Amino acid sequence: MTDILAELDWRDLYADSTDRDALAQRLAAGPLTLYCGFDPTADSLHVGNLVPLFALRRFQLAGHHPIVLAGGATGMVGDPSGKSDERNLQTPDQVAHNIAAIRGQLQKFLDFTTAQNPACLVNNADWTAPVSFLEFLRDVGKHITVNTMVAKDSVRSRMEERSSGISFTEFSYMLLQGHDFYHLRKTLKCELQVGATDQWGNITVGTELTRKKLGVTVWGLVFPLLTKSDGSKYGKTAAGTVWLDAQRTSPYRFYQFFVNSDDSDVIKLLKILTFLSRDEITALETGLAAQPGARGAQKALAREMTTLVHGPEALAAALKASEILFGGSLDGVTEEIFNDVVGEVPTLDLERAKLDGAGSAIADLVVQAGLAPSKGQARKDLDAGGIYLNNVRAEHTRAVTPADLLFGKYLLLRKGKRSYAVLVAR
RNA sequence: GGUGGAAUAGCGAAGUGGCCAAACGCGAUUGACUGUAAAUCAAUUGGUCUCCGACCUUCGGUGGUUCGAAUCCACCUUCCACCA
Repeated sequence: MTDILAELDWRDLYADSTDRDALAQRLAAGPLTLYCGFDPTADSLHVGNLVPLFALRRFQLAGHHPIVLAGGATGMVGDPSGKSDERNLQTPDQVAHNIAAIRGQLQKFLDFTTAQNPACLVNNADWTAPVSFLEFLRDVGKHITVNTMVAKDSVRSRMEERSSGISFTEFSYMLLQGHDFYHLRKTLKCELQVGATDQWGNITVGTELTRKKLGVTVWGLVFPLLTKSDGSKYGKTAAGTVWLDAQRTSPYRFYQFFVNSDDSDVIKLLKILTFLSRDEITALETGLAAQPGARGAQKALAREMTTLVHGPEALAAALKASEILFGGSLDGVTEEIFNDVVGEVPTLDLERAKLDGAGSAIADLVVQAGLAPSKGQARKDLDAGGIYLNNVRAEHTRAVTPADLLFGKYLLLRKGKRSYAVLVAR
């Protein structure tokens, strides 16, 4: 069995844990069961969820039993950690729908079918919902003092924020999460909870509660919160969150998100998010230092991630789409691949009749496609050599005829390096 | 309430009767270079056209003076400063 703690250490995935020495001994003694919770706030996971998910996978590969806990109950309350405002409550239907959607995604990362140590998915609503409020106060609330609860950073920061405050509902969140840990220890012999550092407070409530109620030791282990080198939150782009669901974030954009990683972030991301070996990553790091322009590390990261999440075929399509959208030739492109491109850029209709006869002036089409605000501007861009038709630089005298249509209906227009538009003849 | 001053393009800021579609700076766009980065250099930056030229619409708003107004006059609007 691999030494999972050493593995986490070198991947910079270890931030803190309760009683590390004792945990190391326990891990060395044999497989244990561990869990990590996810709040079903949306019907898809996003890249920010990947760190704990991959950590669970690493534990599974090391022979341990991973449990994914979907926060059917806690998700209805809202975790105050890292949130400056009170959350909106979700309806039970929403939560159930989200959990069902997330289940499918989890199967890509964790093995739920292996005979040895299959992963399992539990929903804390199953054991939380039946408990009455009075029972909860007596069985859980009695063991935790408000003094310790108020001392948690997540709570204190919200209490200092006079304008918004914190509701009793969110204040109670940590008790629910603590109760989960206790419950999982009792029913599934779960001995370790992992999460990002912002979960530290919630996790220690669980270890404390379990010790007091069952008289046994359980551990908590947290990973560093994934941030970009500039300190901003990971997993967001100008266009929004990067989701794992192909409907929400296309494989192409998913791939591009990782290709665009900063040099200063990419090695860290490779360590945390991929299963590449230490040697492979070191090689990529050397390559990055020697030849930053080649962006080998970024591309390796993007390849790994896209393959893992969307599969090899989606990766191939994303690569081809990238090639086209960064000026590559359209030779040999199939309609299927081109359709991927169409999905990525603004698409507008064009009356087919306009191309008949002498054809249409390219400047008109540039305006119609929304790439220039006026015909005068379109002409200037053409004069500057900044307009491309089907990825070939266009002369400003050029007339566009039906012969230029790709697959009989598309025109791919580009202004400059990256502004694309597709016109669909109708 | 009083007295001065200001309002110009995406932003900042020149321009005080014709040579003004309006200097300059920033920003933005395009090109070269590059790594889908940064920096640098160049071009463009109200609109239309038959585009080396012409026309149209713009300098807070409305009217006026003039052959001609961003520029002068009147009124209005908004903002700033100082004084109460």
